[in-house]
This record gives sequence, C-alpha cells and structure tokens, in this order.
Amino acid sequence: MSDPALNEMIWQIVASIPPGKVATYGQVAALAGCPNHARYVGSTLKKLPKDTTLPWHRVVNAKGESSFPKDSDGYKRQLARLNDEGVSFRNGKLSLSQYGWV
DNA sequence: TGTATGACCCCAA
DNA sequence: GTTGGGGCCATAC
Repeated sequence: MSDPALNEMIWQIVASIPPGKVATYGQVAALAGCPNHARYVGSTLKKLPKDTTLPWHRVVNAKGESSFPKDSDGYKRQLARLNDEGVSFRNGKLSLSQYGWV
C-alpha cells in the first residue's frame, strides 16, 4: 500500500507515546487502524531517517523487549533512553503491564 | 511478476 | 519459561 497517510499516522502515534511508557508494534499498528500491520510499523521505523525526531525507542515488541540485536546501536540507545525516562529493564525486558502504554 | 526477507504477533505443546 | 509453527503486510532485488 505504501500509504503515506498511514505512515504519518504511525509517526503521530509513536510521537504520542508519553515518556516513561512504551507501546508495542501491534499497539501502534492497531491505533493506526491496522491491527495486522505490526510488521509494517517495524519495517517503516527501520527505514526512518537517522535524524528523525520520532521516539521509536518507545516502541517494543509484544514481549516487552527490543526487537533488534543488542549489538545494534539503536538497541543500546533505546535502553539508555527508556532507562532515562524511568523505564526499568529486566534482563533486557520490561513490564508491559507497568510501562505499557494505555 | 515472483521470491526472499523483516526492529512482528498469536497459539499450542 | 522455552520452542515451534502459522499468519499478517510491505519492501527490496
């Protein structure tokens, strides 16, 4: 589809995530209007520019952990960011029940 | 046009 | 808690 509207929608949703909270790809996709587009969100975020202001670090998978290898720079940056926002990681994972975006 | 891949999600054993 | 399989959509070659 490559719907730019959907793309902007995703950005809006991700940008709407309050600090100290995290949302899952499925959550963002569902809020975007496509509960099955979880994969699309990840793929889209991955293609985002490096100078993007989008807080993609607040988006995690359904397991409550980062979806990309910790060897990646983004992974460390995400953990650092979330940790700075008050999110406590547990063995590389976090409590969606506690930090999950409502 | 078709195949392969991916920062995913859900369910069952 | 871990592992395996199936399904979803979009992108890249």
